[in-house]
Amino acid sequence: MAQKIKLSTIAEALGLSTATVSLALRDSPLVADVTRDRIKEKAIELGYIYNRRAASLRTSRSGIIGVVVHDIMNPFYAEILKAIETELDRSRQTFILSNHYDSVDKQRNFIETLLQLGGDGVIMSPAIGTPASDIRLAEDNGMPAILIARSVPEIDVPTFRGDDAYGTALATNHLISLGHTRIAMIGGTDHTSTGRDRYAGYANALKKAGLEVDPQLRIPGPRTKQSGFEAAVNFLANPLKPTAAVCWNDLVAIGLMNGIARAGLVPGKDISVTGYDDLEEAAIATPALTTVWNGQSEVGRFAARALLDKLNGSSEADGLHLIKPEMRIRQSTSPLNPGAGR
Amino acid sequence: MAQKIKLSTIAEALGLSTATVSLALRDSPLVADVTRDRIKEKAIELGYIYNRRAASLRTSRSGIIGVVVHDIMNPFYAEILKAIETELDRSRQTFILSNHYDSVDKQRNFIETLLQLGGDGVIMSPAIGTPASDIRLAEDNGMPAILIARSVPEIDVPTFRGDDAYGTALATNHLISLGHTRIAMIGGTDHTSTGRDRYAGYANALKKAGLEVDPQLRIPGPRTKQSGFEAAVNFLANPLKPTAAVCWNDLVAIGLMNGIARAGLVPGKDISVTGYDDLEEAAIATPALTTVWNGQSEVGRFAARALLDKLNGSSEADGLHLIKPEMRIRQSTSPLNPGAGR
DNA sequence: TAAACCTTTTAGATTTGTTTAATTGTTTGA
DNA sequence: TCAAACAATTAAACAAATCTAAAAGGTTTA
Repeated sequence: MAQKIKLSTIAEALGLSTATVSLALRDSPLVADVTRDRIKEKAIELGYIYNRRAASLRTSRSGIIGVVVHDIMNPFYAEILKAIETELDRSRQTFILSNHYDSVDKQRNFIETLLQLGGDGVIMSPAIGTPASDIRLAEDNGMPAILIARSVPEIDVPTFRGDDAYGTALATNHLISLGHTRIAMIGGTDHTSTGRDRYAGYANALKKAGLEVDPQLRIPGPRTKQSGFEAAVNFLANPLKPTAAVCWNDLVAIGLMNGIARAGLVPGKDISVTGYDDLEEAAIATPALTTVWNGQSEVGRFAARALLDKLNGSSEADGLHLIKPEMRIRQSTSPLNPGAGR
Repeated sequence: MAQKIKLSTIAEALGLSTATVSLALRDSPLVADVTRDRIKEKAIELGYIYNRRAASLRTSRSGIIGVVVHDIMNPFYAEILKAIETELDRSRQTFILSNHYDSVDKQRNFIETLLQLGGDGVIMSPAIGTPASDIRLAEDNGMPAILIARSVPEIDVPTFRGDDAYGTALATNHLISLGHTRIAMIGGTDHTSTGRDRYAGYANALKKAGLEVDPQLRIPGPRTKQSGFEAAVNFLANPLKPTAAVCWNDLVAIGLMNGIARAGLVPGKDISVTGYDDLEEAAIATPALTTVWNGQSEVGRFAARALLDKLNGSSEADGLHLIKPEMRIRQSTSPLNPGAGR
């Protein structure tokens, strides 16, 4: 590399001061039009690269926004991220992405790094067990936080997620209306608000329909295809012989369907399966997956907007904002056929 | 936020100079042990946050590494990213991630942003049509670049990718050895080195086996499940009645198998299908997908190491490094059954 | 006792861009 | 005609750290 080109390089080349050059490049009305044009031309000619670190030292706006989620590989988060990216691209913010894999330490580490870099704000899907203090760490140091997908107790920052209890109730009612009575729930845990809400929605729907809620019908576990695939064995061996499954998400559902198919049964006919999220691939799975749309794109878009609003000092959107899920009925669910049991 | 805590805040509180505090926090041997301990204690007590922008202004190392790929949602890249992340986590680098969706403009934009932030280096899977000048922009401004998955003409920076010609030849030979003679190739384009290499590997394997290479057996297209799913229609309607398909990657293969199943045929029996990449889900697809392992984790790990080496001024690894793919045989391919045609 | 020699600490320059108050020259209004 | 207003530019302070050369303080040696 030849020589670092900086403001003063341009200033010297034109016989001006760095102040003028700085103002000109930022289109300040204080600089005469002719001068500004000369400066911009020279900047391009010399291949000038704006030094954001130096600038942000003075302005205390870095143009960096952090985003942490459990796992960006998970298509659920990927869809949210895409929405955030689309929204943020319009403002001139760069965004830094990280996984926390539900490690509170890794998450705090990210928050600290972001603070060191002077991050303007952070959007996070908090790791299981996130203490309120970690969110306050960000907020207290002037870096506003927005939560997505999960809440944190005692924390009242803007939070966007789907209405989970309502969503699983939708799925459960759909299966009940098809005549199913022994309905299992596959995947998820009780350690998150989401987990408790989804189970509550499922259990309440059963109760309202006068059906028994049997804890044996619950198979908790990770939220991956692999886990759904492995759950198939337990599911099929269950003494209560369930005929339908409400799955934690589409990944678990697709895994479960693969496992059912591997065992020689036909998912969607012998066993009805519902997913959750309505990922792109739900529609092209075999059979096409009946699922609950969870508003990922809305969550991402609203979260990004709420943050940008906060940075611009305008409106506040503190507290919880629930997005109403919607049912997407496809071929993985069908009426209970009393004869075709197993 | 109360009051920004900086080095001088700590220095004043202890009656020391900022120089001493700075040295102490970085564990310099120049500072007495007692002093260092007092300083570190005070720093924690006051909730001091290290300001990397100020520091990097002086040191010209920001601790930021950029990574741009086509699409982080794509599991192929996701696996590479995971390997990069694992490797980079050990050194204290933060990494900034971006998609370019094969837009050269978006990619250049990212490079420029990274330069503004003082990025230490960049790992990229270059967008289709990336001009050499964009790589040089980074290199000329002191930001070393590493290429993964694809090469850029005229550019000799360290480049890591699978040996694509060899890989598709493996898959094609596997199908030939099962007795297939009408083998289609699904997905991909001619606009990338990867595309040309994969087609060459497939075509050469056919030629060596004395089989004809019929351009009608090639169905190019995007590299997604959706695209594979849609290609099934064309594939099944092909007048040459192919009995097997070499797919661009696992996503296309799984999509194609879904499409075949939807049409009432049995993938893996009626039609043999091979994937490429050996993603996690290849093993749990139905039927389990025969595929070519493409060394994503190696690519990611090597790329990250090469960059860290370059930053530490040690060894150079310029030029192309090919990783040898390996065959993973599962249930989606089977011997040609002359009777069971369609 | 002074010189030499450590060890520890610090003053002050430096990094690059932003911002404010001041400067210089020009125009306008009374 | 002259003070006031205005436009364009700039000097200098500033942001928060790092770095270098030198000072300060203490101990050992001659």
